[in-house]
Amino acid sequence: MADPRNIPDGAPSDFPFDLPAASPRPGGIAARAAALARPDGAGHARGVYLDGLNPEQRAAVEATDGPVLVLAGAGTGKTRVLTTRIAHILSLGLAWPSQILAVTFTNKAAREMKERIGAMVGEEVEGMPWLGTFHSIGVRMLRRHSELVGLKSGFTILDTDDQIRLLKQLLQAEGIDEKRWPARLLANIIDGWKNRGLGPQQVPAGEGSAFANGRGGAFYAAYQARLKALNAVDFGDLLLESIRLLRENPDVLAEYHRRFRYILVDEYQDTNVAQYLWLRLLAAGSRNVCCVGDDDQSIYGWRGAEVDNILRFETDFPGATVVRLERNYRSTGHILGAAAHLIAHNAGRLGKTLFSEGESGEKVTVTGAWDSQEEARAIGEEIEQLQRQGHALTQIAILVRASFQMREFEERFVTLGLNYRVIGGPRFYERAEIRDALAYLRVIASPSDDLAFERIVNVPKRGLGDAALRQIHDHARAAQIPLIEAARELVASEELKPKVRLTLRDLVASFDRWRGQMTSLPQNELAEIVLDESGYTEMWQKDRSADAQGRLDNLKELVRSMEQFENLIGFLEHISLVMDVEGAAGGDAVNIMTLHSAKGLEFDTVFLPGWEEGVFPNQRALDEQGRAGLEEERRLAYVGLTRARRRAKVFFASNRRIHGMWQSAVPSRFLDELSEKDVEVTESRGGQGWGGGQSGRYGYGPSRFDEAQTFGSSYSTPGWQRAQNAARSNSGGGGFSGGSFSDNRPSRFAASEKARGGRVIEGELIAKSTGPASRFAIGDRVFHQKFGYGEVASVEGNKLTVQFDKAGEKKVVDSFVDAA
DNA sequence: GAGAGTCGGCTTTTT
DNA sequence: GCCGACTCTC
Repeated sequence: MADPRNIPDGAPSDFPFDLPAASPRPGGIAARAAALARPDGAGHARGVYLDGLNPEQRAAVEATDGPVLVLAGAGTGKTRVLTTRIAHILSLGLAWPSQILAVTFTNKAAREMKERIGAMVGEEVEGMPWLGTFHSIGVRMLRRHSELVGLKSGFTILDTDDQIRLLKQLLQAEGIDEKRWPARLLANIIDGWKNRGLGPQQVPAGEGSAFANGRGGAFYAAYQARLKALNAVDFGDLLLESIRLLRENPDVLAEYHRRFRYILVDEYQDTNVAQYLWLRLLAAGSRNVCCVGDDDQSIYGWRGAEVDNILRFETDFPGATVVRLERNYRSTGHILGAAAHLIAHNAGRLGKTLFSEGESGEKVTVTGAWDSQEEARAIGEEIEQLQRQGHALTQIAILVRASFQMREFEERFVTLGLNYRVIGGPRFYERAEIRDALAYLRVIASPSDDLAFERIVNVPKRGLGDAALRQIHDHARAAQIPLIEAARELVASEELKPKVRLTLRDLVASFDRWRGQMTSLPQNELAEIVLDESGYTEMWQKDRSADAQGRLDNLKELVRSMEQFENLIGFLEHISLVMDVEGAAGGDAVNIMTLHSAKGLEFDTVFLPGWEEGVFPNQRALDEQGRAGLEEERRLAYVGLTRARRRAKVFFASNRRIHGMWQSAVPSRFLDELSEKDVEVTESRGGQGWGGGQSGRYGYGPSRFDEAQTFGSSYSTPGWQRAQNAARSNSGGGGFSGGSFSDNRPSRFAASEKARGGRVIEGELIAKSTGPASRFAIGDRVFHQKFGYGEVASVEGNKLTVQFDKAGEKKVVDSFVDAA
């Protein structure tokens, strides 16, 4: 092959793409990369970017021909390999920047990759138009060839919220009971099919009947038809329709084959079937596909990721080079040892053993606490101590399995006055006020966006309720026009009530006016005018609820963030794909986040609370996914441990409040899967030790919690507090101590019988004997205004469980019933 | 159409 | 125990 770059970008006949400025301008990325390769190039020796790579990394970078799988363990320099590989390809002149397809999962990863490549070869990275997320690249393809998949250019991208509202309408139209068959469930099922690359026609018959008595498949088809009618796609379609585009149009596929000389995929273990199919189609061209990933860090199976994709790579791409990166640059020896021992309990992995050349460092600590409050207290104290020793709070993270665990820490840190930052949670663009504001803008930008129109037609309340909306809907359906056009026609007619007619006339006129200003005003000024004139801002100003001010601030932030875009359309396109907003850096603060959102991050000190059966591994994962679920939970534990550079500190509590109920818990089996030589069992600094779990035996299974001790809601009564104080003061007797190592129970974290018995019984007795005594006793006949006559089945404080003659068993507060 | 009251659900999360 | 969705009433 001659110079592979002999098809210059922008050559009109060969590449019918609207190519960005990627031709070899003097300052372009390719020119800079090429300069790197020349001995005299800007002072760089040839291949200077290769310096400092270890032999495996270098092999992964230099294996440019054919399929390559890089198995990159945690902390082994995965991103560095990816970015260096791109720099290498560019500097050898193997491809232009626009001939490299580089895919990531998140916008954040794409951004980081751009920055790092930019730092390596020069600042200009716009030269890599095909570096992005699966979805953004899918959109790019679909926008170019929209007519080939039955869309008009300028189609809208619906997010989950829109998706569910659309499905709700479909279900309602068919008279489906939404209690039994929620739209959300259908959305999940459809997403599942799309994740697997299945269109409505390809859904296996049996599965299609899973929803609403055999109508799942039909609803899927109807939903897709609705999307087409709205000229819209959902996130799943971005891939599914791209696949269809490539499959049904060999000429288009051939063009992409010629274009993409090199394909790189990040986090390959997280790809789903659809992404895999898409990738295979594209990779069939050059066959130069390089996937980087770690099967041990696959934690997104529940949303369609197929670990199998990475496990099967060598079969899928015959002749693949496999490079293992096992040299860890992040964690100390003990942390790696503990993590490696844990993950070795998983079957079905490709098998890597991380090693480090650094020191072994501190052992991983395992600490038991009496309950989740004490767990938070102990962690708070350790953090304060680290802080006193001069450690930065930003280098400390608390990684939880589920977000309900966060609150305990937040409360504790507020009392301590310790700065913290919760990462994750509801994102900026998901907030109601932001979505409302965006809906206004969407209607302005594309009048046929019915979902957006519906969202704000009566927000703020302007008297256009259900009845009015139904009229508009009916007319729109009959005339086959968008809602806002239907509204316009109705206003011109005599159909509406006078008051409704006036309001609707004003609203339609407002939209016309705003649309007229779209070209003359910058989009942020327009947004401000729209929010003002529509009464939306005023609605929140009048609102006296606590978060109203926060919402107004968010709206301001939204308007401010619009400045940096070229126009309204550009802004809307951006936010439909990039639902995150640059996180405010904030000062020195402890990071609190879920294990899932911690993937890819690292901290000096990592606290891992809540290692209890049922919480972690999560009970539902076990119930629903069985062994596969357990293994994914274990990978999650592995991810958690390997986030730590110097200190990993695991905690478990014997009692935890879940859904408002106190439940005693068994220490997680994962604790016993940590290698003993790397672990140190410490006592909680709170001092009261822990009460232990049920049996200390490994009879794990779904029934484990059936006999779990549960306490009533009287936990905060003086009696309960006395019980806790009592527990605190006699920690010597029942507390956890190294002593339980010497008994020959299967688990070294199992409770001593003594500790367990004393605590639990005490708590139970006190909990039952306190609280406001009810006027009623078991067996009493009572009367309730709503439920009628019944018999008291149980009494918990002032709460009664009553077996009503007609209404069945209900829980009621005793002030609502009278003696019969 | 607003406000109060009731009921059910409740892992992880990106695009 | 808390939150959101829905219903009921005025």
